[in-house]
Amino acid sequence: MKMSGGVEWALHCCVVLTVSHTPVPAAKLADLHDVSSSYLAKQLQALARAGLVHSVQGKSGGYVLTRAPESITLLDVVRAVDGPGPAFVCTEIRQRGPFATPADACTTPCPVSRAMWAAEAAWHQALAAVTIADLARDVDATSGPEALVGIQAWLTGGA
Amino acid sequence: MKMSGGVEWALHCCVVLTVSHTPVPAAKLADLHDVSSSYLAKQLQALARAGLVHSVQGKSGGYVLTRAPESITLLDVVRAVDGPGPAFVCTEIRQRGPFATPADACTTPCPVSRAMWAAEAAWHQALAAVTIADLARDVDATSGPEALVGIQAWLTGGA
DNA sequence: TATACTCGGACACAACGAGTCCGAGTATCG
DNA sequence: CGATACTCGGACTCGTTGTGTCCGAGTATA
Repeated sequence: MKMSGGVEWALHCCVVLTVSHTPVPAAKLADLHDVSSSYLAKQLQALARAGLVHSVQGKSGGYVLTRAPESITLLDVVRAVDGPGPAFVCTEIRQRGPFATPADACTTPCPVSRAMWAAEAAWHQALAAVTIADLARDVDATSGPEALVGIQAWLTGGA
Repeated sequence: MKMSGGVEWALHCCVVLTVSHTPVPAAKLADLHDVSSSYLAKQLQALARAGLVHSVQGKSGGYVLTRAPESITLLDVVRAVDGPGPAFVCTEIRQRGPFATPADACTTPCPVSRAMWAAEAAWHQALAAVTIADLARDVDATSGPEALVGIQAWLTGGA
């Protein structure tokens, strides 16, 4: 049970993008977090594919959030970067072996998959309850408001 | 985000083990589910390491549940087979780059990891709320009580 | 005491994630 | 209007983790 490490990068990038209404290139985000720009590009591409950020090309291009930070949940980012598929996959083990239950009797998922999916639903619900705006607010509260405005100045200004 | 496929096997095995108070060899469990006995052995070893099942060697050996099914939660099985580590790992990205927050200011986890851990806690809580006994009860309700007693007879009797 | 059956850990193989690279496309500047 | 420089996008390679298998150590049985 291991989540893609790129999720952390993507979340931090989304928080940073809240302070800039102009496109921010991937290289700048990579420098800001001191991570590989080539690999970070992959995560940003995933966000773009999911429609969370909009990518503009050209000389002053980069990435911008498509929606308001209040309407982007952590679940959106996680599913975009880490894949939308469920963590637990039921292989219908009950339909195999000498005591296999006939296929026509399997109208409902088996009890184990029901329980696992319920737990996963709780996880999803907790993720969907938090938005990028909430995270930005928390950063302001813990690191002080000067942190994000400093980043904003560094993003818009030169290197 | 992908969970080890062996978790499903382990859960089904635990449910089956509730009907037998005598050791059941791994080969029999593998035949019952029509899966590789060699690989299933690995999952059962993980359960044994975690103290959920007790392994007895010798001619009439096998695996038995160590505790009552009511006191074995799904979380126990998942953590035993899939690993106890958290799915989201915080690499302290905030301490890197030009705007790195000083290490002595990082007494509390960063907002992103807090949110991710909260979601993971919800997932754990949902898993801990369900026990193996609950699953066995559900199987009785859906597949009828004759299913488990038939399996019990097959387990205790010859092949 | 010999035996047959069990678990346990050590050993290959495959798939996914991590990380890197170069080409296509566009806004800028001369 | 054209050349340029900067951007994203996808294709490629490598390492790690999970998947699957095998044989040896140990014990209750006959």
